[in-house]
Amino acid sequence: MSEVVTPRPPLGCAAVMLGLFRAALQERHLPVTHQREAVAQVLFESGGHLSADDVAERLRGGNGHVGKATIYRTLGLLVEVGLAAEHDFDEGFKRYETRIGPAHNDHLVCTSCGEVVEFHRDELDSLQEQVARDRGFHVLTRQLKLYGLCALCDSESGDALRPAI
Amino acid sequence: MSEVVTPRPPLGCAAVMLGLFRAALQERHLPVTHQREAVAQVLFESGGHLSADDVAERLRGGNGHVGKATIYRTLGLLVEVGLAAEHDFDEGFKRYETRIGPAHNDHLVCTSCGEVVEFHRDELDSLQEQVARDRGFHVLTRQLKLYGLCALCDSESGDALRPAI
DNA sequence: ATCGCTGCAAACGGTTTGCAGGACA
DNA sequence: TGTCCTGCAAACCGTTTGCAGCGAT
Repeated sequence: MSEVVTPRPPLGCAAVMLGLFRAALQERHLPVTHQREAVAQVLFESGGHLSADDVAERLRGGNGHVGKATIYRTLGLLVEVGLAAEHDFDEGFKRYETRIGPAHNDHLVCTSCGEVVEFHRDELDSLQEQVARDRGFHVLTRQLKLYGLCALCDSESGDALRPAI
Repeated sequence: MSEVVTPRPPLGCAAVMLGLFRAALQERHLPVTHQREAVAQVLFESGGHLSADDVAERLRGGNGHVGKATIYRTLGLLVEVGLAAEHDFDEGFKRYETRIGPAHNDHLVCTSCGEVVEFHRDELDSLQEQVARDRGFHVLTRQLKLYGLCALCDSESGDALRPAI
């Protein structure tokens, strides 16, 4: 059985990712600006699934101000160079996460508290291949979302009458 | 191996679904209006994944005019009573499909021509249960999307040099 | 010095909402 | 007859874009 890929990037990872971002920019002859570094750093240090507003809010608290347009532009840039992934959890807006190595496509989403947990099962990969072969489909990427209640919200909602004996 | 659930509802199905919709409205003491019937009929007869605009367009051609607000309200109503399902294929808008029996959650989406095909594999259900059990998650619904190229678009994009011998 | 970025604000597009008038039960 | 719907248009909200000025290389 496979295990969580990266619930949280290891310590020091943010710095490494920032370096990769700078390199990617230089490789494309794009300026390495303070704003781009600030946005990338916030995302890399969070280790979670941030919305553009989340990024804006975290920037307001300390690291200086960055316009929302620039935040969107930088997040798009991060996705483009492969250092971030975009997710849509049906909340009416997109979320972004640091992307390390292969894509993280499979998520558990708590519809009560909004928690998002990644998971991976090798069976899914082979299942995907089988379906693609059967249908003559050339699969490029996948998104699997299991919506429901996390253990905490589930116990809060239903177990009020059933204290753990 | 499991097979497609409903690539297209059987003939006469639209009429049955319309009856179910009328019954659901009456049960809730909600008026059965021409507009609601028109929107529901368009969706039921299409058998596909329609956007609100698609519905509006098909209504313009023949069945009389229905305001966009009413279309959105009726589609929401259909979802609420369980006769339609809402899908988001990352196109910037939602699509709706007739829902018969258990939910259709697993789709192949062609990013070139937009074709959407449903599929179902029993293995996915058991896999979902396993993940939920492992994580203490109470899964309520799931969405699996395999994005890529359908057989036709795939052959058009890459096989220009390899004619079928 | 040059090119491209940044910030602001306005535009955009799908969806929702407020309200006056009309239709179902 | 009363309640709820309908249509229009405006509001909404996340995201994108145009443009004048600034900053990185």
